[in-house]
Amino acid sequence: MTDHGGSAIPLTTQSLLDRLESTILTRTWVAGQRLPSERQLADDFGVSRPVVRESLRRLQERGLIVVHPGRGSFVTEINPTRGGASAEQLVHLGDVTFRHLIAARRMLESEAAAQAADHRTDADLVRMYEILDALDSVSIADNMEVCAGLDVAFHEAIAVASGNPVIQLMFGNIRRLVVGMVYRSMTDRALRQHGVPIHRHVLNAVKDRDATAARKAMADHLDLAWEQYGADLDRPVASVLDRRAEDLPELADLLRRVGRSLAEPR
Amino acid sequence: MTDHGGSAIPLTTQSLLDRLESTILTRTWVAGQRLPSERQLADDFGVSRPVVRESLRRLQERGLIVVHPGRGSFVTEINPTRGGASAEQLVHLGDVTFRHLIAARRMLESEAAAQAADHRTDADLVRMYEILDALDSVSIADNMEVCAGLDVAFHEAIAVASGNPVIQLMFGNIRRLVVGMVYRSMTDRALRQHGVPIHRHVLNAVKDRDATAARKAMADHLDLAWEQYGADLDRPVASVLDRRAEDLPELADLLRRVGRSLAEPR
DNA sequence: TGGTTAGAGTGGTAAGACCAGTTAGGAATA
DNA sequence: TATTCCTAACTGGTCTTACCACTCTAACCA
Repeated sequence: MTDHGGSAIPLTTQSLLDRLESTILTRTWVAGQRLPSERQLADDFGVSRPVVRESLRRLQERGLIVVHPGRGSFVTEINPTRGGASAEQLVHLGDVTFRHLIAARRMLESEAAAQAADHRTDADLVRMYEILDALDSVSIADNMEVCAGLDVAFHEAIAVASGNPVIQLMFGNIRRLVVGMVYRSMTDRALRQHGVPIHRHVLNAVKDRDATAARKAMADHLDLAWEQYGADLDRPVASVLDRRAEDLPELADLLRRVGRSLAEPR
Repeated sequence: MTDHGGSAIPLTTQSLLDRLESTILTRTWVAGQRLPSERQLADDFGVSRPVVRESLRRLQERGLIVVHPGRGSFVTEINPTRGGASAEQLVHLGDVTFRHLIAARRMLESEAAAQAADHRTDADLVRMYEILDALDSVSIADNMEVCAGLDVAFHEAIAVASGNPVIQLMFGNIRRLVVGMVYRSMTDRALRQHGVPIHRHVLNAVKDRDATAARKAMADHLDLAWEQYGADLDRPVASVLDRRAEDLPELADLLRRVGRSLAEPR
């Protein structure tokens, strides 16, 4: 009853947060259910109450729980359209398939490419060329992480070049899903050979300020994935979400050399 | 130097969070800048260190700061495409215009309508009819809040009916902006008279499982706004929302989260 | 029976202490 | 003088104890 997915004697604060979030996302604690009290959680996990409280604050901020003074903390229902939900939460629930993701990306990124053709600056253009040049110069077999990171960076650059903050926001909110999908695509020879060149088609259209061509090129790019994914189309995205390209120091270094620096205080 | 937008003698923990967030969102503290230490903040604001720490955890969760043990907390650069950014943050920065929002909504909701036509369930249909019937039965002059809420609810129902969690996620992430825009549209007689009936066109197409017609009807709906907004098209969403802050509770809530209506008591 | 109330439980806050990692400046060195 | 090294003063991370306001429940009394 009081077993929260793992026995006692844990360690850090981060692991506590992960445990609690996992317990909620796996529906071990269902919506509306009351969490154990802060004192009880502290006791169960062998940490102090302030640590528990800080973890609860983060869960609260993620929209996973609501806290009522004097009563307790309660699991909230995860509702994608009510705001606050993150892509990770949806993926963990297992409802997101590649079919869903590709359809959404096709919509979003085709529009982004079209708007980029209209609004791109010369600086946008330079950066995109640098990314694609870097992508050509790196062997996929040698360093798949870097390749995937550059691929995502190109799509991100398109979103930035659109000049539309709402488009950029939407891309940012599914960014981790895109990273996962790019990893999946990298392992597919046909997708690599035919997909990567289309990047150039998109970029050329953006350079020429041809919105129609840019939209079509980006749509082609994602239609290719649609055709090649086969049985994976209806597979949950969760299976490939683990990888996190942003955490790679080498990629961060490469991207910094490529242009804009990743805002790192130092 | 140590003046954080307000002198000492504050009050609750929520107000501390609001103050800190506001100080960051107004760029009083710029990206990369180091925040005062936890002990210093506790001293400045007259609260205890745990309160400061919990506030910092929430800022961290919102992606506004990064924390380095032994060094301090640092303001992060708000980057829409890097994930974690919220619509409120973007609006507060003043970069989002109705032109941006309408373009994004046209893209998103046209696709949502098309997918809804393909994937809607009978339950979806019932709910959408109920919403539109309720909308017809309520006088706009009497209760604008309810009307606006129902309007948003219809668009939300379309997103839900699409059956695509990624689409739903995107809608949820711009939901508050949609609410603001609907309020703006409610005050426009031409928009009301011609816009509301188009809801029926969308719903009929969804009912008939005609994806093409549904996409077009939704696009028409938003194109109408595009044509009618006039000079407001290139006005920041935040500024237009400001005017009606007093009489609209839900909007006031949005603005409060954004930190605008915080009448700074000395 | 029905209303009141006391107590236990909950989250909210405060204060003080210790730890581990970081940083900067002074002392010792070459 | 220039360099290296080390200490002391930070920083955030954690623990402990204590008290407050609020909520709920159950025993109590009228």
